[in-house]
Amino acid sequence: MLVSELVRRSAVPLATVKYYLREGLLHPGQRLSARSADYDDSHVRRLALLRILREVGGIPVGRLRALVEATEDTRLSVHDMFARATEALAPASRPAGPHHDEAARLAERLVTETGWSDIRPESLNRKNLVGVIEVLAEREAGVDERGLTFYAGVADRIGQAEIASLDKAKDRVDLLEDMVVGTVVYGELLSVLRRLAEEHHSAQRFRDRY
Amino acid sequence: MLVSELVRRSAVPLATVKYYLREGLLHPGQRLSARSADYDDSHVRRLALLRILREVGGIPVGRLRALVEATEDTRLSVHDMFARATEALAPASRPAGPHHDEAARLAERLVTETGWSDIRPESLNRKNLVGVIEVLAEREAGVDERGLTFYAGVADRIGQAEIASLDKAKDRVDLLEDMVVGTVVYGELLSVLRRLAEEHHSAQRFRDRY
DNA sequence: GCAAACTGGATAGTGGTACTGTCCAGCAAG
DNA sequence: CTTGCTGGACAGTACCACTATCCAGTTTGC
Repeated sequence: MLVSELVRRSAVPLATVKYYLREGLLHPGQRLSARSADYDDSHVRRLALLRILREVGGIPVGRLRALVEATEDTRLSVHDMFARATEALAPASRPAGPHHDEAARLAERLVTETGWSDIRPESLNRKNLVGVIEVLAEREAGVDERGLTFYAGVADRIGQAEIASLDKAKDRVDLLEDMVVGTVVYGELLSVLRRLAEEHHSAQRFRDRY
Repeated sequence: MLVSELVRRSAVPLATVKYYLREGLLHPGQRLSARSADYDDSHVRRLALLRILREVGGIPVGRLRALVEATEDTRLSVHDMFARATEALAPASRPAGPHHDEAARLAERLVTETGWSDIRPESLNRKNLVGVIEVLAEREAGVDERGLTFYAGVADRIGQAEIASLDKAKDRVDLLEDMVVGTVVYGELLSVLRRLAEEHHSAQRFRDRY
């Protein structure tokens, strides 16, 4: 199909398609001549994916490129590919502050206790964990370790269920796509549901208080 | 204290403090003369809060203002104040698409089933729930209702624990601050932990696959 | 056979957000 | 009485994600 068709089927504006092409988020189509190229279903699907990641996940274009590169590097094993993808979905880590060492110790202990033996030492998510715990440490001198354990337990159950739901039989690109969409849209689902739960329970608890 | 002192204690640049003052995120200090004003601890604390919400939560300045207004409207009951705060923390809702009605039905059923009787009908979070379910419906014709129920159950437990941990005895401003910081930083903690769990379990499951 | 529509590609412009910097006149302290 | 700092107004910057325009060269419909 030509661009016009791609634009029609994906409902993404031409200018945006061109932008994504320029940014390497979309392969150039198969050249038909100097002035036209052939795009296929993979482009339509990719575009749908990119729009979800941008609109629901708010993932910046630069990180989408990292994601695309992870998909395309066929030398990577599936779990290396996943690891790269998670990094791309995670926000940039914050600079270390005064409570860094304490936070790093707590994070380390939490990861070990929860049994997460397969997290790479250099994982960005690990750094981000330290960062968040640092913020907590700055506010409430003496971080509630039982609280951390509670969250880690819940997160573990969620992550396990999500990975288990991935269909092993698919090819690597489909697998990665399912994983990425899952992380992003179920992540958003979870936070919306969490806010709803907070709204409900705060009403229950504080209804009688002026 | 004078601005210079406020800047020193909060480590927020003067230009930014002035900007927040202009935007109504910070009250003007008590006037001492035409050219000086007195700021206090409440300004330092507010600044720390604003920085956390911006840097950890990425909440835009406009929504921070809505949050501040909720704190300051003393006519509001505590739970109305909370409801307003949650709205400010939630992202803007997406426009309705073709699967809107189906999604709305699913959302409605999910909220009822989970027992969230105290969610206001006009709650923004409710609209956002419909939006996320719509995205799911667009991708996978036939949304997995058991999956939704699983997430709602988990979210309910988290929300309940979070609200329960709020100390009823505090005054309304402190209460709101705890709630807001909790929502934002524990929200971030949860997503970091969830990504870590995914990283671990994906390694477990896909280690052997090239 | 030829004008209108469309193509890929290059490049410039837009709108939004969150600051950041500069300038000013007026106090206040040393 | 000068040096430094103040609140206030306002202009400027940096980044991001598009969006628009222009171009020269096809391709298509008549």
